[in-house]
Amino acid sequence: MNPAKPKPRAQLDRKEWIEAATDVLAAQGVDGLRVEVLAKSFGVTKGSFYWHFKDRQDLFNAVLQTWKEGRIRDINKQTTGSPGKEREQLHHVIDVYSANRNRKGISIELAVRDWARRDAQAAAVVEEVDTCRLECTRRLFVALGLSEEEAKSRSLLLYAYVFGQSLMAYDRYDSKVTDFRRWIAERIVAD
Amino acid sequence: MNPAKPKPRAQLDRKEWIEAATDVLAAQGVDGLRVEVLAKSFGVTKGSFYWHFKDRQDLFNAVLQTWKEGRIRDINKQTTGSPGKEREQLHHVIDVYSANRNRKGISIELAVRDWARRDAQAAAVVEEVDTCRLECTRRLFVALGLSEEEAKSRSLLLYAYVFGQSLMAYDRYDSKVTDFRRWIAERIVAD
DNA sequence: GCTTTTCCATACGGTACCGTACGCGCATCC
DNA sequence: GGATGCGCGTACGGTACCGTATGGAAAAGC
Repeated sequence: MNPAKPKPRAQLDRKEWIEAATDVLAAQGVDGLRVEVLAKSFGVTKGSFYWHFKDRQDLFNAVLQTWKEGRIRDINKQTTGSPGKEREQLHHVIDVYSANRNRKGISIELAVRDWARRDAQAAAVVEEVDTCRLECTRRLFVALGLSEEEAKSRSLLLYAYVFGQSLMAYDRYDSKVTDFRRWIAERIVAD
Repeated sequence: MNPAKPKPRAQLDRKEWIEAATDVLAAQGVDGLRVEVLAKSFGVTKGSFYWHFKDRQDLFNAVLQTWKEGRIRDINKQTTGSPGKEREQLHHVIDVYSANRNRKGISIELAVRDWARRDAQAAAVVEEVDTCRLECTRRLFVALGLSEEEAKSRSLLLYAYVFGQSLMAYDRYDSKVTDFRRWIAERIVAD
């Protein structure tokens, strides 16, 4: 009836394939990304897949591009346009990737980075995203009065800590992990 | 002639399979660890593999155990028995996993951690190793006069930074990356 | 010197994929 | 209301694996 509303779920388009593929990537890694399996999860056959994509690599590229654009959009949104709130923004960047929050985003992040260790395309995308993020936080630190050098050093520390923390298993290390994380965030941002 | 010296390389034993498997793990991840491929790299068939191992999972367990024992031995060696040299030892722990040094060790570390995200066995091993390492550095920080809380916080920061740094792509971020790393190490260890 | 054990090759059935060729229903457009 | 293209199913050949069964040569034991 409403021509603006597409049929409930009659057809698949590229976007849905990419979203589902990203979920699988997060859960199983690149090697788990199989077109026949993905198709089965939609209840269709791979005949559909090869209509929307040239081949498996085509899907890979699409997933990488989509991820890249999303990350760059996010980091820009989180770090611009709020003069005077630089410290809060830095803390927010850290919090977003803290364990138990944004589980899915973290999984995707780690899966892409592991992918990048063996694939040049993925490595190039990760490098772009890293460069962009480091530049964003560098600006925030500079706005707080730090030197260029220290701003860059702290940006590196911030992101290395954030990613590293999400691949460690320390839940049983101590019950006061939350306090430790607060202390660490202060050590990175403050002074 | 020398009966103590085993024949040059006539036979394979479990240890050699495990070593080769660890190399493949580092280079390709768990999913790249295929018994037929591994056998071919030795110039033998999988008939040999299934003599030394029950199945693929048996090899996985052996690789994990070997890795665990090696890491625990290393960290203990690096952090004990040198009173007065705690600061040097902490810096050494950071340096060992700094990029461009110990490339292979880093690759194994990352591969095992990615593995641990999807496999309970691997996750348990990583947790053991992490607990041990965090405990070792905690002792060093305490020996330097820090409180229990701060020692634990800094240990977390240290290892999260070390691992996180090795999965970032920032070589083109700035030519003075070495200086940044030095600054960061100081920020983690000193004060 | 004959047996036993060690270590590996060969051969096989089975599964899980990739990519292609082709066919078919259904909507759309003239 | 026939032609056209879209979205998917079916079917096929091919590859890369896993695990097992069995055989065989060469060394070790007695």
